Amino acid sequence: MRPKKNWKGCPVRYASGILGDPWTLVLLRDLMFKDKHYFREFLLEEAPATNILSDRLKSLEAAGILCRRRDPVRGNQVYYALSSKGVDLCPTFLALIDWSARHDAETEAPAEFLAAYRANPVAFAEELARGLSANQGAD
Amino acid sequence: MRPKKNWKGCPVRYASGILGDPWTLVLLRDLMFKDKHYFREFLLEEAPATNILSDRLKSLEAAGILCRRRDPVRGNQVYYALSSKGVDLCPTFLALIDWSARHDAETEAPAEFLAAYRANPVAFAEELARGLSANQGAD
DNA sequence: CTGTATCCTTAGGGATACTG
DNA sequence: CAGTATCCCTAAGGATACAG
Repeated sequence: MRPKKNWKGCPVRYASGILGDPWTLVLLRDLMFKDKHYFREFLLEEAPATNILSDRLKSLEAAGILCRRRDPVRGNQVYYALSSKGVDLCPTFLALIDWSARHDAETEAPAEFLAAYRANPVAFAEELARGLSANQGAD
Repeated sequence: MRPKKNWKGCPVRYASGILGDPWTLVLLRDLMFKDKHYFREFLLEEAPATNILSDRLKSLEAAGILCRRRDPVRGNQVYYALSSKGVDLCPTFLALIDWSARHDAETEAPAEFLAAYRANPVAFAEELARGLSANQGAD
């Protein structure tokens, strides 16, 4: 079937309101691939100012992409993790990474990573998602 | 293989500089799914001001995502089309659309479209890409 | 038709000090 | 540690007029 053109409410509009922001993309990347979960961790590299970080975390939480909860062990720490809606963005980000690796010389992604993804994108995304979902429950 | 974490220069950074902008996403959507190719067409709906449109078109061309050339028939018209690098963004956008359709109630995407995509994402993306590449040569 | 050029205004970002 | 509050400032966007 050929993709349809000109359908009403083409969904990129919704996504553009959320993902159409550089810091948001970087944050999601950190959550998805760099195993970052704490406010201070997001500030380590490629970091926005604290107010900006705070704002983006709120937006992502409001959009249902992020879960925010207190660390049960250390009560004054807050733990951020992708919600299932956020985990569902894995295929999108993997496709984006694949694209970047192919077209941007500066980009460095491990060859095995790319090879495994390209061999079976769907299975690879599902495995990544499984790992992230398991992570949700951890402290 | 489990995806690696913390690799150097995680590629989302490159992409965020280009795609981390709402208007850019909307423009690419128009090129990819709405068959728009002329300046005036991009101004029809969900349109930025002309200077913004001009700026984004230039950025996308500079990034090698867009080809710009004079319409051979009507010389004063300019024809925009995705380059092969732009066409390569198909899998990313399809994944994004799939995600939006699943998580945003406002989003309306034809059921057959989604079903066909989900049945075989890779083949579907390739077919879409073929159609867009064919379009490149047309006037 | 395809853009520039200009003006204006505001939202948003960086830095930093400070609070629960 | 996890933010909020403030200040400052610039970059970016909308509107519109106009040029090639």
